[in-house]
Order: sequence, then C-alpha cells, then structure tokens
Amino acid sequence: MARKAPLSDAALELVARRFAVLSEPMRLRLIQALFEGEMNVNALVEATGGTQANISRHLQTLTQAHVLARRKEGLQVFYSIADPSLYKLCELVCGSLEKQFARHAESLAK
Amino acid sequence: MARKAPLSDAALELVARRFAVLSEPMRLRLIQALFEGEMNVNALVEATGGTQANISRHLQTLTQAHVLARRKEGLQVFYSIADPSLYKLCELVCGSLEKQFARHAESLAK
DNA sequence: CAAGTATATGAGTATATGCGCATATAAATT
DNA sequence: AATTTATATGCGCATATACTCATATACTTG
Repeated sequence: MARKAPLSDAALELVARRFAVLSEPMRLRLIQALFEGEMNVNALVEATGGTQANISRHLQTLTQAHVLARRKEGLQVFYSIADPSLYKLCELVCGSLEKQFARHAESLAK
Repeated sequence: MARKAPLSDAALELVARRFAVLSEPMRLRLIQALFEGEMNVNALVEATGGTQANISRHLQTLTQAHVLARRKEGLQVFYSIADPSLYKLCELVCGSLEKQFARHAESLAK
C-alpha cells in the first residue's frame, strides 16, 4: 500500500463538514437514541426533550449528510442510522476522551 | 460487556466539542501536515498557505483540545499529533465518505 | 370535504467563530 | 540594551448556525 496522498481542498471540506454535522450535542443525542433502533420524530422529540421544530431541523441536517436514513410511513416519518461507521466513530472519540481524562486525573493526583 | 449507558449531557458536549475542533478545513490541513511528523509554526504556515496569525489561532484551538502537543525550543514552537486516535478517526471518516460517493456514483450511472 | 395529527419550514434573533490587521510577547544575537 | 526573529493575541467584521414561534404541508379519518 502506498502512503496516503494528502487530501484535496474539496475533500478536506467534505471531511470538515462531516465532523461539523456531528458537532452539536442535540444531534449526538438523536444519534444516540437511534443506536437503539429506528424511531419516528415524535419518539425522538420525547427521547431528547427538544422542541419538535428543532428536532426536525436537526434530523434534516443529519439526513442531508447521509448520516441518517428517512422512511415515511403514513403520517409518520421514521429515522435510522444510515452510516455504520458512526458506531466506531463514537467509540473512538469516547475512548480518546476517557484516556484524556485519565491523564488529567493523574496530573491532578500529583 | 454490558450495553453502553447513554452519555450524560456533559459528556455529549465534550464529544460535540471534539468534533467541532475537527470541523474546520484549515485545522484538518494542519493535522494532515503533522501526520508527517512534528513541525514548527513557520513550516506549518508554509505547508498550509495560511496566514501566520490564523495558523497560530488554529494551533491554539487544537492544542487546548489536546489534539496537538506543543513543544517550545528557543524561538520556535513545535507541534505534533497528541491524540493517536486521530489516525483511525480520519481513516474512518474518509472511508465512509468514499463509500457514500461510490453509492452516489452508482445512482448516477443508472 | 372538514378536522385532526405528524412533520417540515419560513422568519427573526442571538451567539459563535473564522479571518485579517495590527501589535504584543518571548527568546536569540549583536 | 537594541535589534531581529518566531509566535501569540486583542479587536473588529462578516458569516454561519442553533433556537423559537408561528404557520405550512402531508396524510388520515370522520
């Protein structure tokens, strides 16, 4: 395997955009709720404690980014995780933050 | 292993913050440059084509988030990757985006 | 077709943040 | 100590985006 070539400006913007989509606590809450399985908007509103309008907007953002999938069934709209890499992604970040805190705790203990 | 408990609000904010730090193209360019190894500010300015002031600010953001490490040597300041999870993180996101494009290409081909 | 229910969206406001310019700080050199 | 070099930072502007309120749209049911 050859060394990875540096990403183009356009590619960097896409990667940055992907991270930006994941950089809001409410969107992470939605994703976390959907880790349990597909849910409709009302259920997500209740699960997260947000307003319907705000949740709807965040769902739009996540769906446009292909992070979530949208399925309409009658009056209701069901959302689900569309990007399987999300699981590992969240694990990675959580693990990294835990290590960071562990180090911080050590330095406090000194 | 027990099922993961949902993250607290505080934890979600930290995770969101981590993603936010990675959501700027210029910061990703810096990280990409540093994947090659430790570099000082001037080298990073040249490598990325940014202004010195702007690069310095981004380096501050990344260092405060413990994504980068800072080492001062005389007049120069050297930065390096402090969080090893960054490699996998970027790989994951790039891979996910590639798959997304592959699907999009298919749908265009139809 | 009228009324009700689930979801989406337009408009306005508040806040955050990236960038450039100028300048400040810190350390080496003369 | 004065000057030069490397890096950091205060400030202001422009833009992005999260949130709320009100209303629109889509679908179902009587």
